[in-house]
Amino acid sequence: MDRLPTIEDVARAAQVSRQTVSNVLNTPAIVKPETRKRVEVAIRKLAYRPHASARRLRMRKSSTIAIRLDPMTNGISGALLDRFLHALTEQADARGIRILLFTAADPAAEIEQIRKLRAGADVDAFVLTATFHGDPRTEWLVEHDVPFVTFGRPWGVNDMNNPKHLWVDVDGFAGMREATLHLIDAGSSRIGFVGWPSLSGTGDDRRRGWQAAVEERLFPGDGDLAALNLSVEDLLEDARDAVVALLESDERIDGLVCASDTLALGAMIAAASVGRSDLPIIGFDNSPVGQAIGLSSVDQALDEVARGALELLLGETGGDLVRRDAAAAGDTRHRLITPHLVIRQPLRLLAPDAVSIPTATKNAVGNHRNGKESQ
Amino acid sequence: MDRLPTIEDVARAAQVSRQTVSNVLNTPAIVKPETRKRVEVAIRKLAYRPHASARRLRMRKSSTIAIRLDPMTNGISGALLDRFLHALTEQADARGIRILLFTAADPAAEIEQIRKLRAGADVDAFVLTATFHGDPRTEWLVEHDVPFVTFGRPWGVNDMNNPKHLWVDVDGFAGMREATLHLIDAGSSRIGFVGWPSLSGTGDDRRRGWQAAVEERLFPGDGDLAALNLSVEDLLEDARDAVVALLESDERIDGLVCASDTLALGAMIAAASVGRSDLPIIGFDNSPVGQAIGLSSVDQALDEVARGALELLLGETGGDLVRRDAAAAGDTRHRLITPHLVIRQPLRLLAPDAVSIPTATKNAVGNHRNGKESQ
DNA sequence: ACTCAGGATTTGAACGATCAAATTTTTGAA
DNA sequence: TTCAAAAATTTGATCGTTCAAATCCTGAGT
Repeated sequence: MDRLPTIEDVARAAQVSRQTVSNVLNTPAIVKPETRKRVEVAIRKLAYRPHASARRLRMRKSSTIAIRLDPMTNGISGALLDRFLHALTEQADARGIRILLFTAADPAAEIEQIRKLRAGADVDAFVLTATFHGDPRTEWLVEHDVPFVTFGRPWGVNDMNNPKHLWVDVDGFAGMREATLHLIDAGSSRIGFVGWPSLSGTGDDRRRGWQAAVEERLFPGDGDLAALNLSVEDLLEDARDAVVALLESDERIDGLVCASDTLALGAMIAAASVGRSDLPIIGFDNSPVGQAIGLSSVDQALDEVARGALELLLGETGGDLVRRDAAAAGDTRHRLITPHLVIRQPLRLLAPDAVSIPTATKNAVGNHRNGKESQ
Repeated sequence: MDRLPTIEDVARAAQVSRQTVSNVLNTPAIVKPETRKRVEVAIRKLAYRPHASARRLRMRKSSTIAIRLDPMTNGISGALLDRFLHALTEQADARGIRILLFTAADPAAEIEQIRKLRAGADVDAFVLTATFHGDPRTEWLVEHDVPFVTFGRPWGVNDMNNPKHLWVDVDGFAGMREATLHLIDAGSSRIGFVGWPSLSGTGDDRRRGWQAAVEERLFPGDGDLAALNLSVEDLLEDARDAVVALLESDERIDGLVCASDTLALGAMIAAASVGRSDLPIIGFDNSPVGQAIGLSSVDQALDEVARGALELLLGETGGDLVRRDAAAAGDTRHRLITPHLVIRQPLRLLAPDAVSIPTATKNAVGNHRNGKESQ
């Protein structure tokens, strides 16, 4: 046999009709156990699997979700999408859903790609990442009634309550607050925050988490919060320079929390270069680089994000049916995932007054492969 | 109209038959220009796109290539697959091919996944990454006559000439040799190599590149090569410790080339910690982290790798037909891509005897966004 | 005017599955 | 034993496209 076996081949082999074979596969309950057995044997013997395209054509759904592969590798946290993709693919596989990739240089191109994929009935739904304020993509999708979910909440006030806009996001506020509280519990009493210019909703959210923890436990004086609050682009150098300046201007600082691992790494370098290698620093993203270098960080729990996204799109039960009407999608239209703090023993970039690393220090260095989570 | 337009709708709108519309799309040459115009207008007006599943069913091919998303984020170079995936998706899109993802914990599970995808006629061909010696996957694929291409050459001698095994790889030898020659041209005369234990073909290949350059230009003495040749796991810490030891035991070392950016970063830290921040170091992979930190590195030219992979699978012309018989796939069964050295101004981890970074140094720090390639 | 080649277009069948309805078999109670 | 209801199975139609063959034009040659 030079072609793949069809349902007809199985039917012949099991002495039943097409439909019975189909039933064994889709609604086994309604077929007599005896015949079912026979069919199952035939299926195994022929190594039969239903032809995906044929099934999709008949069912009028593709059981495929598309996601855009971000063109920019966001510096150090670049692997974020990578890990999310992995989690998404795994979760989707468990539900019999496939993940399809596409690329686009800008939002307009992405919309065009979505239109094409959609018109070709290639995919049922889309997962969008890196949403931003006034995102034209979500607008278009809602307008054209295309099922989608975003990783990242809509920051516009209007969109927030649009029942057609499903979203999953990580609770940056909670994550940063936990990180800050951890430092306070460990003895820090003057903690700085390194974040981004307040254009991004994500950055502001994380900043507020730091601020909340500081206010509820450290009772900062007038102007303290402003003095401890840095805003720089997500670049290693910028963070390093800003943190060097901060540490030199304020000797009492005994802890730093950062809006990203990139910033945190910059901060580590800065701390080391002003002789403060001991300064506790916590980042955000739990990036591979952070892991390699022993950086404590807030982990985004991407598998939970992925699961949440699929649940919103497909329903809790995991059926392979995409629900068009948001009303059927369960109670909520969104998920806010609480991230978890991962504490690590930092790898000292260098001991300030030792030319080589003393054995004692060396042994104290934690292995990045068993960073344990707090709480 | 609540359903997507079909070819029949277009036919009606253009006053022609199904088949004529089909011809306009697939073999426009055989349809009279006048009618063609009319059909094209109708297509545009209805925003029609052929139903992908229907077409695939009829054509008996899926125009889809699957690739496994690697479960392990390989430390710092993790984004490698990420970038390859992006390049692959872009190249595939240009040829009307879709990229499908799947995951698997181990080779056996991967084979099972491939079997399923294949049996469901879901995909036409596979791209394999991270091949290794005696890889059971390639064996299985060859055995079952499934079209595939590997990113990574087959290291077994037998497989090397198997005409069914198409592969693309990066010429690690050439890359490492170029990096070493670059250091020599810049004045280095005693260059160490930091690589992996010689189990991996890839690592050995890169090591030989260093060795070749050193032998042809620096005429090393007896035992020199062995003394300058480090082998450690691909871990920051291991690399750091090994390099610290090397630098302390041999003061004359004035350059390092490394088999990965992870190792190179470890080496940078080591160099800084023994007061040799100035030591020129070149890595391999051109990872985002390396970019952020100003690490010179050998770039794998992943878009060329992706293009090569698709060319081998689909033929140069870019038609959307997967050729089963390797004989038709052109002259060669493989591509060896020459990587390019990217030189950057390193970000000083810290100036050994300055507690803060002097302005002069600061200005000399290169911006990672415009690293320029050599040659 | 008539034929014939050739191009242009249309029609019927198929791809492999599921749905809806029809048919056959089994069950259970009168 | 009989018959209706329920369960199990089968048959015909359909999803939207392309292939293969049939049909319809068009214009040149006699």
